[in-house]
Amino acid sequence: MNIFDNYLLEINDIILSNKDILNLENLENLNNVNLEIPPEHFDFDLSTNVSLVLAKENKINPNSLANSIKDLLLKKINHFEIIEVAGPGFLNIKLSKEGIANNIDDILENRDSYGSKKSNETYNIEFVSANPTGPMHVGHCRGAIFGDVLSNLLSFNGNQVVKEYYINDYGNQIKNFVESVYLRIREIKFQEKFPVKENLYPGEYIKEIANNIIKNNNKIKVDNFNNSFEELKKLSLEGSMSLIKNDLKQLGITHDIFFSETEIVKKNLVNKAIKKLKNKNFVEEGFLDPPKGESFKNWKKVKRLIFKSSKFGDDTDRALQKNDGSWTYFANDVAYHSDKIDRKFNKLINILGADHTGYIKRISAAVSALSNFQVSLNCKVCQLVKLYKNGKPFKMSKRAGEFISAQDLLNEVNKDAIRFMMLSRSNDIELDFDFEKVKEKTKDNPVYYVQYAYARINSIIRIINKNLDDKITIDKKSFSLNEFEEKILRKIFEWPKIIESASLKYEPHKIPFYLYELSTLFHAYWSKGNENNEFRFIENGALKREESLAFLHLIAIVIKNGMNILGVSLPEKM
RNA sequence: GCGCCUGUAGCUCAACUGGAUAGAGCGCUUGGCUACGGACCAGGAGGUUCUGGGUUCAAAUCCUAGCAGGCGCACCA
Repeated sequence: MNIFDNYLLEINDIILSNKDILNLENLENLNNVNLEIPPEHFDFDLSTNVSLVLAKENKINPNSLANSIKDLLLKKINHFEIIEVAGPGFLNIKLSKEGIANNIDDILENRDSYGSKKSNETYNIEFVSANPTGPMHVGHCRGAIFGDVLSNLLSFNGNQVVKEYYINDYGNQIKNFVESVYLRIREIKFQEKFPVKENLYPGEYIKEIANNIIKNNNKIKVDNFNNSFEELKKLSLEGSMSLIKNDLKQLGITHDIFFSETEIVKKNLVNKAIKKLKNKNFVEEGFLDPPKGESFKNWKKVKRLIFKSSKFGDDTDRALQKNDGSWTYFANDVAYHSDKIDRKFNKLINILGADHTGYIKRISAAVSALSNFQVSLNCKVCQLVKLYKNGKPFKMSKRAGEFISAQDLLNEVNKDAIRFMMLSRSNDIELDFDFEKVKEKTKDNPVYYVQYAYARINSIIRIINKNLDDKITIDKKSFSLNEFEEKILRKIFEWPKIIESASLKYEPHKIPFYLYELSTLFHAYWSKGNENNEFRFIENGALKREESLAFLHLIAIVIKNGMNILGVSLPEKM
């Protein structure tokens, strides 16, 4: 259900079947034709560039073509009442009363699915994937919320979406992490001082994990690190993952699958994946050049397995083995993505932090190579979150053990405000996040502004003893709209467009912007009622006009659909 | 040195992915409430869309050469 798609289809059909009358020979660019909302000052419902597009390739004057098309459309589409040719050849269209009524009915009929566009892809979205060496920090929250909302958005359109978390529970960092827990346990048990050592994790949460391990495993031995490593690793990872999962839960985020890197190694998936690439001649033994830029003291020229990612647009080929012959992180990740491909997703999406930008080309290359370009991997990068408190910058430093955790944030700000705020910027730009501002309950804080609009609608519905779940229809003959309602209705017709472009480019930030604008129109309408009785919805506890009930429903439907996708709650009273 | 991202009003950002007179919020400024919920609204001022060149009916958007800022450039994860 999409007002634009429906009418555009009709327009295209009419053009096609009347190409002779219109003197058109070339119609190849018909799919470049679009139907949109015209700029506000034109006061029209729809606008199309059809004559501009077709005039060009047929080398005729766009204005005269526009006039011919105008006559044709007025004759053939009875929902189109007035059409005006404007500017270089745009067609601005006003819908008839019947046309408007039909579209309103469609929305009231479709409700929860209004705005969705049927699509049937299978998506795998990997997001968060924070290292399991400690709780989430604020930077992770952005990617976490982005991934969650993108998943909601794609599900809203009917796609199959699997949300996945890749646990990097392998390698040196985990060893250091487990050792840190080990030493904290010894500290607690034997009052040994926790050493100051470069690679250890000094954070307070390590003590928490250590304490929990002691509490639940009174037989655990900590005499020798190597001997107790495996058991301690398991327990420590459980400890840190439960911290992370708890953070995610409080942010309203769930994953369908937690995929362990250790499992990949254990199941020998790396060998399998590398063999696949070898068979295609994309892997060979060889030498890499030393890295440019900084100098690396540990770099050695050693013969090793190399993935020829430069054949797929990467800047250089990439190592699959370390000096000692063991697999690199990248090799494990190739295996992981090979597994995703085997699980038959046709679209893969990874949500990454800005510090992983340099990794995109090589992993995309791997997916292209493994799938013969059949599966697309799209990496969305979330730029940094810059924290402020009362205008003063807040610094994070995980190494020093003094980072602002997701928990710190959640202690001060509620989930709804965090989610809305984190999405109120395009993922491509840095986000300034001020603790104090997000706590404000004013229009400076857009989430309350939108919620407030919804609460106001509910207060009317309460007064007249109705329910937003009630099925309603409008009287197509008698209904009429005032200027405010016309404006709001056009905004509501725009909703499917927002969803379409947000899901096409994976840009969920369009939704908060849109909801804010819709709320603005509603608040303006409401305030007019305070000035002028004529514009009030109710009088003496009863509805003044039947159509205003439909109106309140329309707005509520769109706000609700939008906030559901954002995962932000909508209180009926505030 | 190389790659990715960004550059739009004093500040923070939009702009339906090539459309018409580039829009919001904050800030500044002038007004409006004892309420259908003021957690709100209306008006005003504010622009060489970083710079130069190109593509076309049409460029903030595409191409190209620069400039400025951010992130990254491993056999770490």
